[in-house]
Amino acid sequence: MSFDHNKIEAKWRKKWRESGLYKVDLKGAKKPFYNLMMFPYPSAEGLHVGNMYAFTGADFYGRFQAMRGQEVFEPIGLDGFGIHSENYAIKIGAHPSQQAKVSQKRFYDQLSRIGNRFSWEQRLETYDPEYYKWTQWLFIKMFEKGLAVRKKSMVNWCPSCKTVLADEQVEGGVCERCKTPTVRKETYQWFFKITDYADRLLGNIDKIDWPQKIKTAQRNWIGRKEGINITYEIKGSKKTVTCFTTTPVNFGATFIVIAPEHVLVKESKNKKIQEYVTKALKKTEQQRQMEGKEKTGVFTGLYAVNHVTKKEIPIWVADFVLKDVGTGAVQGCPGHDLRDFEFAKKFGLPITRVVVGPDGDRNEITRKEQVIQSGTSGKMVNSDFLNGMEFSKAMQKTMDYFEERGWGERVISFHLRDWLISRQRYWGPPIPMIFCDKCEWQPVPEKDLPVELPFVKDYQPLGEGKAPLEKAPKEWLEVKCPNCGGKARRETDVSDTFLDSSWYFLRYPSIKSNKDSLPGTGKTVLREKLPWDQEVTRRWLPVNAYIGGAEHAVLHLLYSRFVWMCLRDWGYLPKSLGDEPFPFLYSHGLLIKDGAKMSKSRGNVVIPDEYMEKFGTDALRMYLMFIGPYDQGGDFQDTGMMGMRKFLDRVWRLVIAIQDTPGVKNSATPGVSEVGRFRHQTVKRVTQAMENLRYNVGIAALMEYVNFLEFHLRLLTPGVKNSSTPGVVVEAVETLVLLLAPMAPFISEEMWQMLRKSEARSTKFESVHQQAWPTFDEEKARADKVEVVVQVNGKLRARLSLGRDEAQDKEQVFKAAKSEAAVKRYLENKKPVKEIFVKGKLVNLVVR
RNA sequence: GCCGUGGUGGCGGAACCGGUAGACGCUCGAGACUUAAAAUCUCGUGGGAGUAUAUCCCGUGUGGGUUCGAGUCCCACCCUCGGCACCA
Repeated sequence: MSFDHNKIEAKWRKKWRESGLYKVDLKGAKKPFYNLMMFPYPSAEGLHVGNMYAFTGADFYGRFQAMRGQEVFEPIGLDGFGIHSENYAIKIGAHPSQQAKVSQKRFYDQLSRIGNRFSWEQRLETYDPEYYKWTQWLFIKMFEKGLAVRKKSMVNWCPSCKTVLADEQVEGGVCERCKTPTVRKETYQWFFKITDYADRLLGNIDKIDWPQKIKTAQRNWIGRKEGINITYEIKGSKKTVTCFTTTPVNFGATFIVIAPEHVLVKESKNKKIQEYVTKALKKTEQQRQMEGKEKTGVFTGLYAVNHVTKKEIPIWVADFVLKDVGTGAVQGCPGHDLRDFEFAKKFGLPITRVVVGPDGDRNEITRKEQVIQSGTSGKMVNSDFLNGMEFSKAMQKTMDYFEERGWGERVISFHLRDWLISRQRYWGPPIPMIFCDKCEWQPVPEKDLPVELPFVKDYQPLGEGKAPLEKAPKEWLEVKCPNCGGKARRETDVSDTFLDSSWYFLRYPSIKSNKDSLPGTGKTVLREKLPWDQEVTRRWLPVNAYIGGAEHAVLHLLYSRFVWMCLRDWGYLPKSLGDEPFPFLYSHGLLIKDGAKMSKSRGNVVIPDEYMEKFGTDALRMYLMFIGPYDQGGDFQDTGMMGMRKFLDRVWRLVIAIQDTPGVKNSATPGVSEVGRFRHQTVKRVTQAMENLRYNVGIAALMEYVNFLEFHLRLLTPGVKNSSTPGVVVEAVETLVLLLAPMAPFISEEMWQMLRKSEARSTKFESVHQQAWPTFDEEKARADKVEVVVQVNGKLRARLSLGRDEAQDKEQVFKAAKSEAAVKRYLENKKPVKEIFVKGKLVNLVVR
């Protein structure tokens, strides 16, 4: 006997929608719980099972919270404005604005079937002008506060995407999206000065409840380092060169290396140097890294003077020194840095030892194995005032020494760089800036927002740093200067996709809260000057639970934190909301297929639709969460899913059975019994599992419970002695349905209504999802009889079944233990040495 | 290289504070029901010795250690996955 999941799902989907079950009172909620999941970027095949995995886990949590009395707001939307969606449109030869409509429909159709308690009233799409109007507003605020700046800088350029990229979007020298090696390019671009917030972004990490993994990734990315900038005078010149360092190895510094982009190099007229620099700059980042093992470089002909050794040291140019790290110049200490060592070896530069490592080697350094690098313990040598000091402790003294003499100053260096916002692409929000020859860059006045993206038929990226919007109609491009009214021109770059998603969670609760329709026009007007309603925001933010993938560890999650801090500092968000948008973040693992990551190229992408059709959405949801711990992901297999469907069938039969069994119905004599105890135990286990998002163990607990109830119900037939009353069984099955409700929302609703109907309690629709989560009593969950384990010398020899109180009594337990035949055997001719007793659990007899 | 995960049967995975390793599920095997199949139900399923549901030995990546007792704690190492990376 089975159930017709398609029929049941359709029925309840309709009923829930009609009754407004998942509507939330955004303005009046007393116990608001903002349950947020990272929104997807829609593409080709629509929703794949990986998306569903993420959403299902988040929904288990949301539904659980709802049954615990929280008013849960679980919104959904689409992040479809950006390179990803544009590239897909190019691939299939469509226009992104058209493709967006197609993808949107497909995605929302699928999303409405996965059983999540979405608040459909508040959905948003980042390409909706109503939304990106405010993305542009955010840009303008950044500009007004001096955090959006246009500056000439060496940036990453993707030759395939034909746009510049933020550092976070380049992974190992290749473009995050298309995997093309990126090159360095010096151009004018818009940046957000996220570095101004580096200290806070780093410091707050200690205060948030996030996975260790993500916190570490952010810490590393921000990369705070304390060190000193040492300024060297250049011999025979008024110029200087400043090197950043974090290690106390100045006595071993025998040369200086500057990056190819360094100012000193630009000024050089030397042909050989210029040749080298030109070649170095043309390399892709990947080439530069790959060739890194083989050092290259050119001597500049210049010398600096080492402050402490007083020796003249040569200045070289080499591409292993990066312009953006520290000052773009380093003091080379070949004895204690592997890169410097390789460089010195290749070009015959002197090597001095200033640290003796744990191996005690004091000889001249000639092999790379002898190079003692920072992080290793060691003692300073050949270093005058530092001699004998521990390597790791000598830096403070070195910095004091240099600062006292005016040779350098302490600095804090960050790995984090400013967020490059502009993209030379089409599908994104136009950057709302206007350039006037007289007044320079002026923001578009707020009343003129949004700057709508004009239709450009031939929207493909142009390359050469030119944006497709250069081809926009003249009426769009040429505007009056907002300041002087003179001739001016719009910015043609659009903003980064990650700007769209950096604030979307602020918008959700306020959709439909702060706008009214203009009668007859269908257009909306905003009542407020902000993208959100302050009252609603105060009620719903920060986000209570944010659930998503770990791939956004240093992208979206860092940008969002930054934007939140800015908005709060400027007073657009109430101070009382705290310094962080996501105090609790949970990152789920990756769902794989046949041991490999799902990807189009492998052809192993699983589309959930057919599984929902065949086994039911409930079975798929539960199977996904049963595969393994939610934070670790798992391998998707068809056989396991069949097992889950069978489990639901068994639950179904159980509900049918208690209605058919005589004497079970309408009896309500609750009492302590084996069934009652098991019920309390199960509620406890499932509750704890749900609280900690340990869904796989929660489901396992339910399975055990069902096994037990089936067994028990079989005993509950006339003439067979049993330990419980029928009423207890009814209660036990009702509890089962309640515990199952967040996991399998459709079938649980169907079963709940069956149980209610049979009891004729109410004619009004009361969803199972509105019921209170069952509670448990620690005392009632405890068993009467406990098993006490008997060990001899730590090895298990016997098990005793004792009464609860009896097992607490040391004397009684030992008496029982020693009379066990299996134990006696080991005590003969042996001398007892020690007796260990763990109350109610275990004894250990130590003999010799 | 650095940082962070994780390593448990044929497989996915359980195991609270150091106290019964392998819950739950899949797979597989045997049986019941059936004309038959499917479905369902029952039993078994870490390895080894053993006629045995007797009993014993070995078992949580490897090698040491702490402890009456270690999957769990400590030290060293190996491997997987993820992040960062010529970061000065």
